[in-house]
Amino acid sequence: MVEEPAGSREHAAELNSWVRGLLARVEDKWGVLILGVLAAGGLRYSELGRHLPGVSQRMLTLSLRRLERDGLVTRTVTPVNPPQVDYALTEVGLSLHRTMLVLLGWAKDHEEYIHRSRERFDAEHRGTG
Amino acid sequence: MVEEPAGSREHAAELNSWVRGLLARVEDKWGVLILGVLAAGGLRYSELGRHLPGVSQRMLTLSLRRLERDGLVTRTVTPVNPPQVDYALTEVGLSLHRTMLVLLGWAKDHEEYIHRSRERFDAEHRGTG
DNA sequence: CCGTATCCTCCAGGATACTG
DNA sequence: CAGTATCCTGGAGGATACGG
Repeated sequence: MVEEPAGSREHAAELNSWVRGLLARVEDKWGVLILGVLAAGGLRYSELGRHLPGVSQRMLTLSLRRLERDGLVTRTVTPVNPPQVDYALTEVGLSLHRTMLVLLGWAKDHEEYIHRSRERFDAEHRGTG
Repeated sequence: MVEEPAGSREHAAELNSWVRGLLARVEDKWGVLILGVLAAGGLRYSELGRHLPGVSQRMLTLSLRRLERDGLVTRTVTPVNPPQVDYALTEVGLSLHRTMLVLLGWAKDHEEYIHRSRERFDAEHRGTG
C-alpha cells in the first residue's frame, strides 16, 4: 500500500523504551492538558484546576510535580497569606507544547478520514461477523 | 518564565476530548510501535509479533484491529495453507508515523535537559523533604 | 489556598489454552 | 499460521478527609 523507505526496522522497536519513558509521563492524562492551559500564560494552582474539568487535586499535584521535575514547568511560591503558588511553562515546556500542537494538527486534518474509515469498517463487519 | 502568546485558554481544554479520542487509540501501548515497524514495509502477523518483544497475541490483534478500523493499516488475507495475513501502512498511517517521529525527535533533542532537570529536582528534594 | 494521605475502583493488558 | 476466549493482576487515577 505504501512505498517501503528501506528503513531500519530495529530502530522502530528501540523506540519503545524511548517513547514510553520520556513521553508517557507527558501523557499521564493531564500532562499535555496542563501544558496546553499554561501555554496561554502562568496560573495559580486553583485557577489551573478550574481550567481542567474533572481533575482531582491528587492528580493535578502529581502531574505538576512530574512536569516540574522534568523542567517543563516552574513552581513559584509567594509566601503571603493565604499562600500563593504560580505555575508557568519553561522554554522547553513551551517547545514540547508546540510539538504536541503538530500532533493535534494531524488529528484535525484526518478527523474526517478516520471517521469515515470507522463507519466503513463497522458496516463491513456487521454482516460478515 | 515564558512570553505569553495571548492564547485562548479555552482551546486548551477543548483539546481534551480530542487528543484523548483520536490519539489515545494510537497510544494504546502498541499502536505507535506497530506503525514504526510497519513503516519499514509490510509484514505478516507472526513477523510483526517477533518485531515487538513482549507483545501478547491478544494485544497485537486488538491493536491491529483498531489501526485497521481507523484506516491506518491494511489487512490482506491470502487464502493459502497455512493461511497468510499481511499488514501494511496506508498513506495516512505513514503520515501519522512521520508525525510521531517529530515527537521522537523532540524527545531526543531534550533527553539531556530532562535528565539533568530530574537529577537536580531529586537532589533538592532530598534535603528539604 | 495549596496541598498530602488513604482508600477504592476500574480496566488496559499479560498469561494461558484452545480453534479453523 | 493467525487468531479467539477466559481469567487475572497492577497500577493509574478518582473520592474523600485532613493539615499547614
